[in-house]
Amino acid sequence: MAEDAQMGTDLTKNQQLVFDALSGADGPLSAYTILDLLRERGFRAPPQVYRALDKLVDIGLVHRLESLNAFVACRHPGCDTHEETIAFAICEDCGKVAEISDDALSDELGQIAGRSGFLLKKSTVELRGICGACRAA
Amino acid sequence: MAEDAQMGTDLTKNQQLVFDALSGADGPLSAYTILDLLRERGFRAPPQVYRALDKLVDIGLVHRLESLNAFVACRHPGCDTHEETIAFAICEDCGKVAEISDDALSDELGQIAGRSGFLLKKSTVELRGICGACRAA
DNA sequence: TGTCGGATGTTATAAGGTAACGTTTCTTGT
DNA sequence: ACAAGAAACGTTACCTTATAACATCCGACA
Repeated sequence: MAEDAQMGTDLTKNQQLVFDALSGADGPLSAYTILDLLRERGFRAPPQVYRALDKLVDIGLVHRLESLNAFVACRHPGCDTHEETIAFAICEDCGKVAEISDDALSDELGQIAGRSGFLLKKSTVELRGICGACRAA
Repeated sequence: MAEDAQMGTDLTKNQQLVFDALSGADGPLSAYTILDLLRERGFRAPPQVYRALDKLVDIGLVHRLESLNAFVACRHPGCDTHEETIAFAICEDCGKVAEISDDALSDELGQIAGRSGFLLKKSTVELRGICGACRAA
C-alpha cells in the first residue's frame, strides 16, 4: 500500500550514506569524491554512488551541478514538495554554492519556452562568479 | 581564411577545422565526435580538438552545453557581442538546440545575483524539453 | 640569425559515467 | 508462512570525457 506518498521517502542505506556525505560537505562533491568518502563505510565501486545519486536527484533531495559534474544536497526549504526552477550561484573562489528559488525567473523561463513553442521539462540555471563573502574578504 | 566572416579573429588551421565541423552539424557535437570527423583531415588525438574548442569558446564562436558535454557553433544573430546571457533550448527528441537571447532573462539573472551580493561572471541557462517541430510531428 | 612564444603533435593517464550480470533483500498476494 | 516478483545491492568491465606533460614546428621580430 502507498502509505507515504507525500512525506520524506525512506532512504535505503546507500542513499542515506550518500545523502549524509553531501549534507556534511560545505560545497559540491563529485561522485568519485563521495565514493572515496564512503569507502570506509563499505563502498567499493562507482555504481553504488551513482545509483544512490540518481534516486536522490529524482526525489529532489540532491541537485546535480552540470557545469561542475558535481552534486549538492538540497538546502532549499520545501524542495521535495514542488518542482520549481532553482538557480545555483557557484562561487569560483570559495567553491560554495547558493541555491536560489525565484518566481520571476521561473516565469521568465516559462515565457521564453512558450514563445518558441518549446515544451519545457527541466531548467538548468547555473551562475558563476564571486560570492558576497569572498568579495568582502 | 576566406571562409571566416568574423572580424578581429583569424583562426588557426585546427580552429577553423573544428569550427567548420560544428557549423556543418545540425546539432551539438561531442569533442570525440569532432575528433572522429576530423581524423581524415589529420587529427589524431583529443588535445587537438580540446585546444581548438577552448579558443573558440573563448572567442565566443562556439558554445559549450554543460548538460550535454557537447559543443555547438554560435548561431545567434549578432554573435559578435558575446557578453549577453544566452539560453539554450535543447530538444530531447530531435537533439537540436535553439539559441535564445533574451534581455528580460539577462536582467532577471543580474537582479538575482545583485540581490545576493554575487558578482556574476557567466550564466549557464539550458532548457530541456521538446521543441515545437517535434511536438507538431 | 637567433630566439621566443604560440600552435601543434603525441603519449599517457586522470576523471566521470554506465552496461551487464548475479545475488541479496524487501514486498506482496494467497 | 511462503513463493514469486520487484527493488536494491555488489562487482567487473568498459566506455566517454578531459587534461598533464613534453617534444617539435614555425612565424614574428630585435
